[in-house]
Amino acid sequence: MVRRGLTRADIIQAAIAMIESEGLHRFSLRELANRLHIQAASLYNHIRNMDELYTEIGYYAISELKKVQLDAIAGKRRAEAVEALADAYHRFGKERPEIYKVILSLPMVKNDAIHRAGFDIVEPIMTAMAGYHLTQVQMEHLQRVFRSILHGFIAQEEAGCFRQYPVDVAESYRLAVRGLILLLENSEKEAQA
Amino acid sequence: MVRRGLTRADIIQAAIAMIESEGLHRFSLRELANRLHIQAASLYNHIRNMDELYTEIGYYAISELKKVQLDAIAGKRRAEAVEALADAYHRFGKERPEIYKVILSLPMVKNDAIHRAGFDIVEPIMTAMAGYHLTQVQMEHLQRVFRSILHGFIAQEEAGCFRQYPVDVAESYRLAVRGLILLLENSEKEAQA
DNA sequence: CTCCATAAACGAACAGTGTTAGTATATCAT
DNA sequence: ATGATATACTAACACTGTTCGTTTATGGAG
Repeated sequence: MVRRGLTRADIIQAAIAMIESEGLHRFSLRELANRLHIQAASLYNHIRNMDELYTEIGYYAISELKKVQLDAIAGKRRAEAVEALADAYHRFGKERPEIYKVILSLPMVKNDAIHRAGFDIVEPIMTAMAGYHLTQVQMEHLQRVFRSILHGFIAQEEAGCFRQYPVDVAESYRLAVRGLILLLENSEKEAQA
Repeated sequence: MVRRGLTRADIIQAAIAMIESEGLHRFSLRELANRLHIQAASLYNHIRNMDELYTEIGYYAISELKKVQLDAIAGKRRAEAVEALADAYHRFGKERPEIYKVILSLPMVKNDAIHRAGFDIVEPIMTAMAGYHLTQVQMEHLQRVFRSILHGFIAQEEAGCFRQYPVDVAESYRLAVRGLILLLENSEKEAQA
């Protein structure tokens, strides 16, 4: 019954480490407690329940994703910025698949909590589009299209849904991003008309 | 100990009904067994395990989705076919969200089993694109872009990720589909060059 | 320096999950 | 009528998240 001096942050950090190394589907509070040399029940002194912990991990994941996106588009404009953003997003999804999955399954858990973090997802995209001459409403729509393409592609690639044909997946992605850029340019023309 | 005369098909059908009415996250073998007036263990006389049942439900879901897509594009070509397909896909996702979720989470469960069904997902899309003058390789790439947009949009809408701005979601979707059509036309020009 | 409130640990238990093993029996074909 | 098979059962196991009541180490106040 030794005091371990664990903090809430320690637990969240350990949970993230466990998810990244063992995979999201193998995560459990008991195993997390084991790693911290603690009983599962003791976790509840620091967190309300699993959903709360999950949401906390989601915040971390979103802030990490935001970081790499903002880094990627720094100093870039228009098509170059869009490509850099898409690239960073794709890299994040491939390099940290388990953490990315947390983002995906997050909204189901807590729709309200995610609303705040939602703008962290939107912000890099809005910044990347800033170089185009678009209205605010156009950007609000296009932001959704942007996210749909990036997320949709990565989710299916990660799930192994692109194995019907042997053609290069990276090239498919470039094509998807090109579609996005075409749409941005097209919308720009409409805005000027 | 009365013989109920249940078949494998009965169980799959009951599982689908339960998922559609109660939601995927509330599905459990015990509750399924209750509805069939059977003990949970008895289910194992008909199915190997839960994953197998899940995969079976996935096959059903994919065939249903394929059906509405093929119906939608019948007699249509090019942009009209693409829009009809996107519409049918979107409607399916909204009208049968729980069944659609099964498709989403299916590949994680069994990558091999889904490979066969994968072509059922691809087929309507390839058919819709048939009116464009594209090479086989182009279509194989574009098919991925197609799926990414449709899936990405619906997944995020369903998860409530589009609530940052009040702009009409249906219009965002039309914009996404327009991007797709732009890309198809653009690819067509490149193929002719 | 002592005392006490609080925070952080514990063990035990509960209800739920999927799953397996062994057993009984109703039904169907011989 | 008999025997094999398919279908049901009960009981149990190893997990899951979670709650309860209890203990105890620690930090701050008197």
